[in-house]
Parts: sequence; C-alpha cells; structure tokens
Amino acid sequence: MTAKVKPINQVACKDCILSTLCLPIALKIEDIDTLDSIIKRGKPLRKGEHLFFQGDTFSSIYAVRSGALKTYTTTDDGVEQITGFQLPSELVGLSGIDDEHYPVSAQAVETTMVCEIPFEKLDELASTLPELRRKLMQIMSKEIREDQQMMLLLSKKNADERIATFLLNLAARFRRRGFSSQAFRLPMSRNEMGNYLGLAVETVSRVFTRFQKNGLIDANGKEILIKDSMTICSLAGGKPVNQANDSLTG
Amino acid sequence: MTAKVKPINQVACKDCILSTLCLPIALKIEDIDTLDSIIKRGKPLRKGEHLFFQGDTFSSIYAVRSGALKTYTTTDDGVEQITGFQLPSELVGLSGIDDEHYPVSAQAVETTMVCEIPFEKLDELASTLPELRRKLMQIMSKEIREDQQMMLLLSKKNADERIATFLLNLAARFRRRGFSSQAFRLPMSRNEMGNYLGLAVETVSRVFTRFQKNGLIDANGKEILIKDSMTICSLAGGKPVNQANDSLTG
DNA sequence: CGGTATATTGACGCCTGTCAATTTAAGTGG
DNA sequence: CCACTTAAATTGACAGGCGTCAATATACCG
Repeated sequence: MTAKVKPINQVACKDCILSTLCLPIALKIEDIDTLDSIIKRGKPLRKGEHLFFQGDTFSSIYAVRSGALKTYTTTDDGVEQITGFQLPSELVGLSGIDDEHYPVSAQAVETTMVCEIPFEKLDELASTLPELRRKLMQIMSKEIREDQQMMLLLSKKNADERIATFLLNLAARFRRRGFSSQAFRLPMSRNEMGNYLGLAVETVSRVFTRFQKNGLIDANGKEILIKDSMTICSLAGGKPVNQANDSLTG
Repeated sequence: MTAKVKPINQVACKDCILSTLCLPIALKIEDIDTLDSIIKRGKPLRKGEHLFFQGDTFSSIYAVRSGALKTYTTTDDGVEQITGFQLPSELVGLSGIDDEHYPVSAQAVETTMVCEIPFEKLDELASTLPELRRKLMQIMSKEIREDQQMMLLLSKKNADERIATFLLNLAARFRRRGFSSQAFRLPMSRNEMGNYLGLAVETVSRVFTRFQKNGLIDANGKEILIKDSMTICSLAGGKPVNQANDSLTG
C-alpha cells in the first residue's frame, strides 16, 4: 500500500496530519487546543473488535485516525446491513445524537485507531465556537447527502454500476488523504462490500472478474489498480474524470 | 381523510399546532418568538410546483405546514430517485448545508404550505440558543438514521417487505400528528412510491392487490385502511405493535 | 504446514423489471 | 353536470439479472 502519511498515536490535534480533513479545519490555533483537551485517544482496535454496539448508550462520537471502521445495523430477525465504511479523518456515531442509544454497531475492518470525542463536551464547545458548530452541521449534512446517494445506488443501479461507483468513491477518498486514487488496498472483504452494496458476494466476485477481463481494473485480492477510469466513471454515472492531478502526472 | 387539525396560514410559531413537533419544541416561550421573527411564511405551492431545484443556491431550510413534499436527486443521465417525503412539521433542505447548493429538488406532491427559515439567521440564533442548536443536531441525526434504514430496506428487503415498511412508517408519522394510523390517504402516487422504494410501479400495484386479497389492507386508490397490522408489522421486520393507543380504543 | 476463512466459478431458478393492453381516475372545457 | 382528454393504476405475459446452492481454489493465520 502506498502510505505517504502515517498518523501516530497520542499526537495533538494541531500536529495531526489529518487536521485539515477532520473537525479542526475550521478552528483557530487556540481553539484547536481546546478541542484537543476534550479528546481521548483510545488504544488501537484489532480487526473485528467493536467500538460500540447497536443499543449501547450514546456518549461519544469518534474520529478514525488510522485503519478503517464499518458501521452496520441488525434487524430483529438478524439481517445485517452495513451502512458505511469510515476512513481516517472521518467521524462515526453521529446517528446516535438524536437517541439515547447508537442505532448501529461500529466494528474495525482492520487494525484501527480512533479519537474519542465525548459529545457532551463537544456540544458545550460548540456553543462557544461558532466555527465548530457550523463544521459539525456541515459534516452531518454531508452524511445525509451521501446516504441519499446510496439510496440512489441501491434503488436504481445494477451490479456493475454499483461496484464502479464504490471504487470511484473509495478512490476519491484515498486521494483526499494523500494516497493514490489509482492503486489502493480495499480495507474490507468482498462479503462486506457486497453487503454494503446490496449484492451477493458471488456477484461482487463476478463483477471484479469481468472488470479485470475487460481491462477496467487490475485486482489482486484486495489490491486494486484502476486501469480505465474513463469507463468506470461512465459506468458509475458521472462524467469521466481526467487523471491529470493524480500520481501519474501530478 | 380524518383531519383533526388544520394549520392556518400566517399563524405564529407559538400558536401553530405543529409547535410540539417542529423545531420550537425545545424552546422557551420568549425564544420561540425570536425564532418566529426570522421565519417567512410562503404562499401555498400547488401540486407539482417546486420549492427549489437541485443545484439552486442554498439559503434556507423549510418546514412543511400542510400538504406534503418530495425531495429527489437526478443523475447526469436523467435517472431520478426520490429521497424522501416530508409531512407537516418535517424539515427539508438540510442536505444543502454542507454545500453551496441543494443536492436535491423539492416538489409539492399535493397542495402544500411551508415556512421558510433562512439558514444564516437560524445559525445565528443557534449560537445564542443551546436548545435550538441541540434540536437541530438531533433532527439531522435522526435523518441520518432514517436514511440508513432506507439503505437497509433497499438493500435487503423484498417488494412485500418494502411496501409493508413504508405503510407502517407513514402510519406512525400520521399518528404523531393526531391522525388515524389505520385509515389515511397516501399523499403520493404509486409511481412516486415505487420510485422511492426501488420498485417498478407495476410491482407496487401487484403488492397492493395481493395485500388486499389477503385481507392485510383495504386500498381504494390513495385511501388506505390497515386491516391486519400484525401481519404487516411482521412483514416489515419489526415486532407486532398493539393498537391500543390508536383511534379504536384510545 | 495444516486448518479455516475468504474468494472464485458454475448451474439453476425466482423475483421483479419491462413491454403491452386495458381499466380507472383525474383534470378540463363547454 | 357531462363529454372529452390525459394521466394514473391495474393486470398479464415474458425474460433477464442476480440470488442461492454447491464445489473448488486461494489466502490467511496460528
């Protein structure tokens, strides 16, 4: 994996390489220190360990520092639906604010470190820092928007389009974090991908095989190389994106 | 339709019968007046008219006073996905906070009145009213939670389960507003329902016919009577709900 | 290196979308 | 209020995409 940056445990917010992506982006230096003071840095979660379970009392939101999480809901009859994957700098737990309890479980899909942000304190802080309040609302608004795009995907797109959309989405998120958007490692299994995308594992596997056969990607297990992003883009339903600002020519 | 309550145009927030459902629930009397002062009450929208279009500059969120709205996204290739229906007291436009533009269009599915809440002013108000700020975050959190439940529906449920879930969801929302949850009128067309639920109109129609044949509901056009809520509940994937606190015995 | 989880590939069937034809409802003008 | 037009809803026939089941191959891990 092309790791240009590596978050280190216990680093202060203002020194964290994720600071431009995480909450602090909107804060002044001294405010960042205030935010910093309420954040607890937890010990790493190993793959499969849970950060919290559906039904647990809501108390904190979490920011991923390294690794990746998944969140999922379980219905009364045991059906599971993954509702999202969280990469470094992304927040998890926002859906618990309204209720006393988290409506989802959060689990590490690989070794993961998180910052815990007690919501009570964050809320207090938000009352004195307008920038922070705005940023929080923006993050929640963005999540609503993205979830609704998932509704579109699940409701209207076929298997090829779903996988293409998913790969591009991941690619874009990796790029924002300074990684290559053409070559990356999927943090999740085929099973988890299928669950998230509303597809059977077998279908995911078949699409990957076909994409590879048609020269769209090069997939070696979880290692992915995007070879024909034009075609993938058009499959995903967006306009083709030129790759000028990616690692090839950047 | 069993209309127990009827919002009247130009009524102040503190006199609005929706006040316990809408934002003001968390506010003290004098604060409600402050909120009241920033709200613009618009003229009614006729069925089919738009409140805003996808891509329009974001400036306000809106509260539905009467009638119903739908929000939908349109992809580059013209595919439409309805992302939600908004009933009286519900907010629309929250997904636009993060960006400069609304990511969805909002259109009246029947004659509808809305309150316009300029976001700039709401945001200012939120800085001085902690209760308002919390309430806003709760509403957004709830929307995230509900959108993720839709992801579950679209990803894992079959046609019967989707319709059952949808009917129960509507029933619950009607009940909260003082209407019967057993007999109500659907504000949207079969087409819109199908679009929202990821089903073809024909499938929606067939499921309705089958539900009726099996004695689950009585459907006369848009008029719906829930006859066997136990079965519908179990189809929807939830625990059966007793009807004690509904109009039959309440 | 053996045991287990994960991934791949093939065969088959079903749910649901698509196409087409009515039927019914809604909206409009005289 | 009724005839006319148009939209919406229903019903049937058909087929295809994807899920399910099963077998094998590969990767992962202690």
